[in-house]
Amino acid sequence: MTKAEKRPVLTDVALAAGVSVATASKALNGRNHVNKNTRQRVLDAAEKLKFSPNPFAQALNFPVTGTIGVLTADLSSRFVLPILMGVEEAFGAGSTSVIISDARKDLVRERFLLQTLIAKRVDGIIVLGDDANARPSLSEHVPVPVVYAYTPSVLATDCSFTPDNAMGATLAIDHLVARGRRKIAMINGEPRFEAAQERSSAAHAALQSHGLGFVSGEVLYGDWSESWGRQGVRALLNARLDFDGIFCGSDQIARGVVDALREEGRSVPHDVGVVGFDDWELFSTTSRPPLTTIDMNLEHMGRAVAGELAVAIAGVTRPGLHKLPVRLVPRESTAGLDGSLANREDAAGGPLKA
Amino acid sequence: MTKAEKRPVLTDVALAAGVSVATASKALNGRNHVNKNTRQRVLDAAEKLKFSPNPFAQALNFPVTGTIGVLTADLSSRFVLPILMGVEEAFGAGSTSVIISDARKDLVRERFLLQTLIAKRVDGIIVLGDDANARPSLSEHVPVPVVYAYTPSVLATDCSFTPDNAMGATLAIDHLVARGRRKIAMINGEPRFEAAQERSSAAHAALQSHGLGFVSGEVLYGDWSESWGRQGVRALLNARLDFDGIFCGSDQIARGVVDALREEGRSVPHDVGVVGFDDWELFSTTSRPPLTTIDMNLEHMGRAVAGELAVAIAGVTRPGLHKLPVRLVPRESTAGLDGSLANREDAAGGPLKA
DNA sequence: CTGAAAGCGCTAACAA
DNA sequence: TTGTTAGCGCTTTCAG
Repeated sequence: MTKAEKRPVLTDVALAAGVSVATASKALNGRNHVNKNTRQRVLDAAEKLKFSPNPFAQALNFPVTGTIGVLTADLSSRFVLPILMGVEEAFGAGSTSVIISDARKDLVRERFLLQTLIAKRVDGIIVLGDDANARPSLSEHVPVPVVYAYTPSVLATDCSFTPDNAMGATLAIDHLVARGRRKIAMINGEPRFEAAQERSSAAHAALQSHGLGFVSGEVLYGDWSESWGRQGVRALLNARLDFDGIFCGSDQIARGVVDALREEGRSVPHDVGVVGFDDWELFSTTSRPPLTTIDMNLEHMGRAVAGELAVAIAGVTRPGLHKLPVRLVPRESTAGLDGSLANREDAAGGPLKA
Repeated sequence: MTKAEKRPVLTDVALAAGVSVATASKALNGRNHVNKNTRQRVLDAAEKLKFSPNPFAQALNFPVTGTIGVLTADLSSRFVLPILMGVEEAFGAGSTSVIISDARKDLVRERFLLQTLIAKRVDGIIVLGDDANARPSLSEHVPVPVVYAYTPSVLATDCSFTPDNAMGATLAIDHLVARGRRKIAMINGEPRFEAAQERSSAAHAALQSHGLGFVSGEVLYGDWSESWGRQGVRALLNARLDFDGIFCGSDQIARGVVDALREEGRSVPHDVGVVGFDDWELFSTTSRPPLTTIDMNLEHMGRAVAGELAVAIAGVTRPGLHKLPVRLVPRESTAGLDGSLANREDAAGGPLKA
């Protein structure tokens, strides 16, 4: 690494262009009242010197600093990362810096990091959770706009974004029914998660709208694991239930489900159609067969949240819980008996991914 | 969110404490030559006003800015995230901000983001890759220290950190041999990855040191997928090879391997001991049985890299390729025939994780 | 259209 | 031990 020879400052540019710093500043910032030629001379000089303005000096003159903070509950979470990527994409390439701080599920640490972000004068904060259960608001303690992503704030006056779980469940059930399945069960994750509850109720409602109910009478709850997916299938089998479709609370569960079905000699999709949730490609595309599933569009959510924060920083707040649409990604686990994949209408506007 | 009422500045604190700004500054920064009582008065005032210094004003007076940039090749990579977490842990809680920019595997974008980071006056940059293949150096174009993580720079004069793949392979083979396996095969990933090559050669060397060789004569290469793991097992079986141990290039491959072995009626670990690589818990702990594997300690690498960058910023550069030790995590896939897990010596100092 | 001068919030000489 | 003063690099009145 080359030792930092002092960087050119505005004075150097002005000197090189033969104007005052004031004029140089105006020229560089596209202010009016600068002669076209003068401006060009300044621009050339800046170019030649590879001048770039010191953002700290600029920040000193403006109310906004050009940095935003992302406070994550758990950076390692499968849901956090895609959202972070969307945020980064929306901000990172521009003039806004994204500072990350990871609370590692520690509320004390979260408070501390929040204070640190504030001390660093971020213009706004994105609070990024890893489950759908509403969380305490932080906004009281914060002098800048806050937007909550994935995990909403309990306060309706805060601005939160979550995926539309109900829509996902409805899409899943409608898809199974459209594929001719009538005897449908649901193997869900942990009931203490609101996401699980929302998916259950919406699935139930969707079934009813088709004049159907769960073959098992009620939703099976377990944890979010493959292992539970396998157990769930065995439970259905042991109960001697006749079923031809299973909607799973997550792709991990779904993978366990298709593995168990295969091991028990049931063909997917021939005997049983399976729909997952999350479109976690690690599972959805490597499963045998690949999984039809619900894509929550998390990266898009990241961009939406970033946009909303930008708007909020500009002074326009749009409080409330914003549920973002999800889409169904059809794959082989619900293919028609002729092996055809689901048709376009099912895809809810999205292209096939795998 | 509460509208930002103007924040207190040093002048306010000074005023409240009845001293000059200079004294207030000294008191707050723990400089000498300040009366104990005076200092306390200032501290109290600052506390009461909830004063926190404007970091931009501070940065203007110092050569360092208190921000570092992390330039990732691909934020969504399984290897990048743990390292990033280590970096964040090392820096985030302190006074240094971590700005992330994700190049998304695009070299043009990488160059652009690099310029952006420089324009933002970061004190140093961590270049975070997602494979072990040496990459072009960026350091030429950068006026601040750069440390490369996971993916090393081609330049020996740069400072790079990678996991010690050879050590991992050696641990794996030694472990299999210690567990009584003598007929060992290796199912590796894509040969174009240096990580794959290093693991192969070290495994070969380790076998030789025990007077052994690969039962298959040579290493089997494929991609890094479960599906290839299954194929690899079938290839060994079709070749009617007698084997009792398999070292896999990744946990994903290993998972495919144990699945295929089970489906073919071979017991793991009874008939065949299997060792993976990566300790990607998503696979290593949910596999049936759970996988003995090599943990690359990526989060620790993140901390090490962060520390090294801090040192470099302070002016001490330690160029070269630093290979960080890895460790073996024993689980059931290589358990003794009595079901016992591997003993402590095998664990290379680390506790069991799952 | 251009430039001199003031000031953003803070730190550091230098006096007092 | 304290306060005065002069910047750090930039933007912005306000004269010229």
